[in-house]
Amino acid sequence: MMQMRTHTCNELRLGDVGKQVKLVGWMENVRTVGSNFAFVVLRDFYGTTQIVIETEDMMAAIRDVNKESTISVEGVVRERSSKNPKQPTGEIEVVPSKIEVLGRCRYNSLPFEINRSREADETARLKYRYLDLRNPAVKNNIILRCQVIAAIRAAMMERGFLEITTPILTASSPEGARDYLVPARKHPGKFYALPQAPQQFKQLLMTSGFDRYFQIAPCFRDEDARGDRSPGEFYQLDMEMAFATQDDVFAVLEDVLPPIFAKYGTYDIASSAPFRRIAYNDAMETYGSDKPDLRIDLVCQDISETVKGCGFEPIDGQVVKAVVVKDCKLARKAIDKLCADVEVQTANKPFWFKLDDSGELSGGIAKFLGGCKGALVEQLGLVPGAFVGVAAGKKELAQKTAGVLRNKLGAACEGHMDAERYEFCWIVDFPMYEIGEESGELEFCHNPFSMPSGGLETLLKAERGEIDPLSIYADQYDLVCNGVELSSGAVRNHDPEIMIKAFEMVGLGEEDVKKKFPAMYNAFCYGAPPHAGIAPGVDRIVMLLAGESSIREIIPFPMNKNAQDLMMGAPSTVEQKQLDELHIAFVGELEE
RNA sequence: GGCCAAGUAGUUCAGUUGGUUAGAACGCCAGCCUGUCACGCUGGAGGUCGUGGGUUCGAGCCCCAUCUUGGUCGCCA
Repeated sequence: MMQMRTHTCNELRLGDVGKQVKLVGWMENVRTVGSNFAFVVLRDFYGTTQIVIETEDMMAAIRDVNKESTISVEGVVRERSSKNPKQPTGEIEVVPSKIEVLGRCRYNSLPFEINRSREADETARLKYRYLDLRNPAVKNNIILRCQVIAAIRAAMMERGFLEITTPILTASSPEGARDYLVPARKHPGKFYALPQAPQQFKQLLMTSGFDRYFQIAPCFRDEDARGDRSPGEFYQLDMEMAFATQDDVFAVLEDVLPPIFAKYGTYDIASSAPFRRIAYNDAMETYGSDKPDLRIDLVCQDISETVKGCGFEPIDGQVVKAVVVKDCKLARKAIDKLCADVEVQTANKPFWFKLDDSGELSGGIAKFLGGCKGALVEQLGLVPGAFVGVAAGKKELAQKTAGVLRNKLGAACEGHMDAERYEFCWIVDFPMYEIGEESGELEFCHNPFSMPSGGLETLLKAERGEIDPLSIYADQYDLVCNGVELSSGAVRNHDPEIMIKAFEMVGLGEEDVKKKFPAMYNAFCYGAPPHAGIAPGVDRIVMLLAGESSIREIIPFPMNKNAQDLMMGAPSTVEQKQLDELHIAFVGELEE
């Protein structure tokens, strides 16, 4: 036999009994039973097959071989006398005539046990990621990632989108996240930047006449990590459509995503088109979040007026939001824990009270609310047994705290969260401008590329003082699924005149537009199509589908939260010669 | 950068009010075991309790500092 193997370790079945085969893989486990009798579990990418050792020769062949070494096994397939229905290959075993070590594992003790690597310390997992990935449970997430990306590509191309790659070395962009900079050897003192997103390129493609673009695009941002945000780099399903409206963009994703979620997801059920559309302000008011988890049936209600004058200082006179659970069975201890968790997450202490079985307010802050009991019961529709979580503070803080309360209560109280499904929604009507917290001046709320709703006319009205600039919405939207923000998108501002006017609103002007986005501004002066797009995060999609809560579980080689690749040792020091070529003088002290 | 939590055997963890020789499970090593499949049984090795100070007759435990990790806020147009 010339090939390295004739079958994989998940291939042989009863029908193969009697065949002469050759298998290769990792020696996952050895179970010795008696002095010349043992079972070897051979594992490859596809599965495991049992090798039965019955002779002194074969016993000798594996005697000093550590687990996790790669070996080659030649032998005959035999029906097992004791079968294992839990394994696909559990009805057969291979009786070897020759066992060869291909790659010796030099250590008899690993940093963690392969099959339990998910329980191990993450630092060790990341440093020995090649061992971690041997664990089928870890590896399967990466396989899922490949399948999902392939499905997305297929779906997009089927709908006439072209995948066009855009530069990785490009110009630093003046707004948004911190850039990763790359010194330009041929241009002393100048830098390339890695793209935070292909935003400008895709808009330029539209201006070039490409009608439908997409890309599984690498994006680079030098910002701190989160559980659901990997540091440094991530992938987006970046897309853009010419001569398109918000509805056109929505229609594409409403068509593309649900089948992929239903097919590859942990849950079979995904929202069908059209997804619910919720205005930003309504989302904040009702769900206390711009990324509401619609699987939870609880809502936030405003009781500021109702409790005004109650005399309980932390809430009196504040914006006060209530989350009612009409049949809450949480024990006092669980309630305290939940409130403590909310406080950690929001830096704002939540309160609570109940309407007990006799119809009296009790627990928490009940004693302060006696005076407004009637109004509360009426407004909130309280019935005996109802629990009310209360969040107070300035409007945004109260909303946000109530939103976290809502999420925690939904997860903790039985019957208020139908977890086994994917619930999508669009958040629309984002404010275009806000008053900056530091500056106190009017600023862009999100990105300045978005078209203000109503276009030039709206901006002119605001300029004439007929409307409040804060009431201007942007044609911008977020896609949210199960409380996870999947992406932001917008109808772009393709009209130089409107662009300048939009910048003028915040005290900038034509020169600033030209300076900040020269390519796009110039291009738009040559006739641009109205266009719109969006960019769902691929990593977060895969995370949702895999049911993982850490983004590192679905990235093949993730960095840790400090943006270090522990396996490769990145970032690392470099030779002074390299720095010299890049015209970088080293400042500071060299470690090591 | 702020706040919270954690750091004890190769790994995951326990360790009571500060008190004798710091334990368990898995892994590892040795022996036994011919149908195991999370094999089983017997025995063994393996520890600077993150690091540095302090309090104390005595510190894994208390205090201070520091490092690392995780969560969270800032940040992420």
